Formats: sequence, structure tokens, C-alpha cells
Amino acid sequence: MPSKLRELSLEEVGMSLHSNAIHLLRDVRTEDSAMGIGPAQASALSVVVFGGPLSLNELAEAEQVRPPTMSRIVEALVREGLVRREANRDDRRSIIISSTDKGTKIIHEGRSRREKRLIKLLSQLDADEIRCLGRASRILSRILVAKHS
Amino acid sequence: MPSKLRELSLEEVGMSLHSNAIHLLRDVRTEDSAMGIGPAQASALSVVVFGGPLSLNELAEAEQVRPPTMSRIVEALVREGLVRREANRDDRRSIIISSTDKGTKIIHEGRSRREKRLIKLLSQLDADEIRCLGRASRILSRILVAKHS
DNA sequence: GCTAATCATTAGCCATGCTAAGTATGCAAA
DNA sequence: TTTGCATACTTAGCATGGCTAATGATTAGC
Repeated sequence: MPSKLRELSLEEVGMSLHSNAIHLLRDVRTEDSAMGIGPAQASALSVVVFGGPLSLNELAEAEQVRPPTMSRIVEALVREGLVRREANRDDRRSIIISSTDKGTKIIHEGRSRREKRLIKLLSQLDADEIRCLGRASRILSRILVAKHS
Repeated sequence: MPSKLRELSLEEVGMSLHSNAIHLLRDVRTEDSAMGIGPAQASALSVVVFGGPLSLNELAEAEQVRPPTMSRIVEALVREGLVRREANRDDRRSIIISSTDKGTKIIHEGRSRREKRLIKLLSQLDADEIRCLGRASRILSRILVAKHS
């Protein structure tokens, strides 16, 4: 065993990262229940708010679910007055989904709550540790994007 | 702004970490469908396999769901021959849930598939980047545990 | 103008979360 | 001891969110 703080193997780093990612999400997601809508609706609405008006297929693809699943989610969001569903005049098979003021508002509030929760967690750390997490996040982002090629 | 690679704010690090954690999980979870059981069953079975025999309440708490939810999940696992449900002689209100050979086998196979997927993702990185992820994982682990106190 | 492809929806299945209520058992105090 | 409360699990019933298959409406291509 060469080093004092011995090297972690790829497997160990991977599994540990996996486990900690699960727990981080679980922790942060607890803030989401305050939005009063389910997680799938919250996530889809977030895409509509930040990703501009888009079609049902585009939204389904962004959320990695099938169109019928997204159709039902959008139906619920429309019923709750959080998004609008309008006809697309260029292609009348298609619809244009856009956020209402109410939808935009609750997503920004939700994002704000998540941020507060994350900040509360991360504020225990020193600057060097924050830098480490920032770098780790960039590394993850890179390999997760690379896999699509 | 002092530094060349400017400092990331707490908010930015947090939100970016959150987003990347979501995508990491989404990627790795795709391997889980090969187990042929749903994610809740897979996760519960994993706890039984690695966490030894335990009661329904203990399992529900470990998985952060209510007892009725876990009762139904265990019922499915029993039906599929992946766990055993035995009487507890010391307290006949309670049950003892333990893994069968079949259950243990598919969890180890699933874990192995997840590891392979993670290794495939992480093997694109150099040693220094791996160390960074390892350290980040330990940091996350520490703050996630600390919040319980 | 037909035919095929595409976009969205409907219908119906399953899994997984919940609460409320029921059953069986254990425990403690009258 | 018995009475009554607490605990462990199950059952029943509801909501959400995933899926496939099939339908309807519209567009695109030959």
C-alpha cells in the first residue's frame, strides 16, 4: 500500500459517487414537495420555464419519457393553470407548450428553496472544498456529455 | 474579480452538482432495468442483501417509505422468490425478511453491471481527476451525514 | 391525390407513493 | 388478571407517473 491516504479504485470512486449522488438528490428533493405538484410535473414545468416554449415531443425527449406520459403530465399542468397549450399554426398536428406567470413563479420559488438548501449544506465547507466540488461537477458534466457521441 | 478561472459561487456549485447528480443517476440507472424488477424493489432487495435480515419497519425506514408501501414491495419480492418472510419468534407481530440465493444473485449481478457502467464512464479520466471525484464524494458524504445531527 | 410518416391523445396496464382503518400481538397498570 | 393502550404489519383505496397499443388528425412524399 503506497500512499497514506490510499488511492481509491475506479470502482470505489464510482460506487461511492453513485451512492452520494442518490443521497444528495434525496435531501434536496425534500424541498420540492413545497411546490404542491408531483416531481414529474415539477421537472417538466422547470424545462418549460427555462427552456422556452416547446412541443410535446420536445418536452418528452427532454424529460426522457414517452409522449403519452408527457401528454398526461401536461394535461395536469394545464388543469392547474401552470402552462398553456396552444395550437401551432405552422403544423397543426403539433402544440406549443408555454409557461404561465403562475407556473414561472412557483418554479422560481422552488429553485430558490433548492438553492437555499444546497447553500445550507455547502456552507459548512471551506473554499478549497468548494473548489473541489466545482471541479468534480465539471468533470462529471464532461463525461456525461461525452457519452452521447 | 481576482482569479483567472473565477470562483464558482455556492449557488452555482450547488445547482451544477445537483444537475450532474441527476444525470449521473439517470445514466447508471439504465443498467438496472436488466434486473427485471422495478427500482423500488431493486433498492429494497439491495438493502436486504447487504444489510442482513431485518424487519419490515426497519426496511421501510432504511428506504424512507411508509410501512404499507414496503409491505407491498416485500409481497412482490416474495412472490418472485427473491426474499423470504419468516415469523419472528420473539415478537410474533414482527417479521424477518431475508434474501434468497436468487435474490442475492441478481443484486450482485446488478451491482456488477452498475460498476461496469461507472468504470466505463470514469476510465476516460486521468488519475488526478479520479482523485478529485473521490475527494468530492467524501466531502458530500460528510455533509450529508452531518445534517442528521 | 394516395400513401406513408409524424404529432398528439386515449385507453388500459403496472409499479410505487400515501393515508386510514383493521388485525394480531405485546406490555403495563389497575 | 384483565383492561386497555401501544406496536407491527396488512388491507383498502386513492394519486402519480411510467409503459405499450391503438386512434385521430395533419403533413409530406411519391
